[in-house]
Amino acid sequence: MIKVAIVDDHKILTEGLQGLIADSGLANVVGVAHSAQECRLSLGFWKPDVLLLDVGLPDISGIDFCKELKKEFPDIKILALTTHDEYSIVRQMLDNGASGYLIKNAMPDEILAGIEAVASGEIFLCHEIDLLMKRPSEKNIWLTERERELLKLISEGLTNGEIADKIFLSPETIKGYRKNLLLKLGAKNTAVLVKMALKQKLI
Amino acid sequence: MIKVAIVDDHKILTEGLQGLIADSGLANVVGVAHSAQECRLSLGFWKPDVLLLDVGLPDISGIDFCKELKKEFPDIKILALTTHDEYSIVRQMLDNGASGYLIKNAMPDEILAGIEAVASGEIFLCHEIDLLMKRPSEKNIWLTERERELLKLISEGLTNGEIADKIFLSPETIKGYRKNLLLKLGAKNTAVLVKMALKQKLI
DNA sequence: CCAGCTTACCCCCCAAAGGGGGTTTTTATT
DNA sequence: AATAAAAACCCCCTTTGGGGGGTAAGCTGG
Repeated sequence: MIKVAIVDDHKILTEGLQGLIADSGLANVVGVAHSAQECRLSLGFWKPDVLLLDVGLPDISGIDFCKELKKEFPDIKILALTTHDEYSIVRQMLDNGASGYLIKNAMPDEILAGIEAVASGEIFLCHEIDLLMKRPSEKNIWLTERERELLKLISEGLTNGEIADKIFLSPETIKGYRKNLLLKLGAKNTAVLVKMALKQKLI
Repeated sequence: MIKVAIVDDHKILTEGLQGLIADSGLANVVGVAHSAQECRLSLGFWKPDVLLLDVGLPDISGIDFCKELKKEFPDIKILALTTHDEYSIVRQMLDNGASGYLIKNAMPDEILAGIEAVASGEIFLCHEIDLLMKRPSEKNIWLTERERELLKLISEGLTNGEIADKIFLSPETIKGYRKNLLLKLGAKNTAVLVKMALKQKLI
């Protein structure tokens, strides 16, 4: 029997999930937490095989939390369960050690299939996400670390000069990055750049 | 017995909700839809007293859908059920005829309390949203129709001149609106303006 | 070892944004 | 009828952004 723990702040959803998993006979739920903090305190006792992890936790980002968990409990398979269907989020979760990714409007049996798959060491993506990740890469933009940093500062309203001061580079360099970001994302100007960054959750 | 219908694309959540409502003895679920379109087709048969409506539907915005439903079925009480806790969304839903507003991480008994309250004609806001709406208004920004329109065009990357051409106003007027938006939202520049607009779901 | 990417830097030039100051007219609301 | 708020308009001036060109060092993986 696979031991599953759930971390999600939506209480109705966790109840639904518990019922679903219990009824399946495939796994049993050894613990439920509604925040990252709550999870940290109990995970050692629960010792689950699979952790269903929401990306939109109230206290910290699920992306960071996934990294943290994998460092402390490398054996627990993390299965992301979220509403986000953006390339950037999925990629970051997988890079941070997640073994699978489900979107919340997936069919219930896909969730069970996911639990089974990651428990036996496979990587599991639900149908919709699988399609997303395989799509011609035009729409799936991936930025370097530096570019993401710059994009963040730009979206916070810093001018080229201010950014230059902050990260000790020449204003002309910042300008170069800015031009490159506009080009890479196909944005007409800063307004569109910021909009795309937020919509595609690049920052 | 109160008749409840549910419109939400998250299947696990709707299952959890059905169980919750059925077990309460307070109401029974007469129908479930996973999209606005599905809902339109069946609502006439279901004739619910209360409709639990998700704001983030896959086909159209719950805000618009709420308006549409209230026009066609003025007697059905609409109870918004969503993850969004932004002032602007709540206000728009209430303006469009919603009788209540619940966030998805509310306690299950708040959901039942909400159903009961709106069925008997009251306006119901869950605790967190109630606090939000009563907060000192500094943080709860409300824009006029025109301002929202301008904000949208700005975030689409149009320049003052382009906007002027589009809506047949002088570029100087557009400039005035832009300055006013920066002032009203306390934004330093367009980048921050767009970011705030998206974060607070003003557009 | 070398192609390709990232990071970093530089120039010119003009369009657009932003800060400051205003005015007038229409439309609700009391 | 009075007031307030929204909508529309105008000018001056400075800073910032964006288009167009580039160069070059340093790392990385086939």
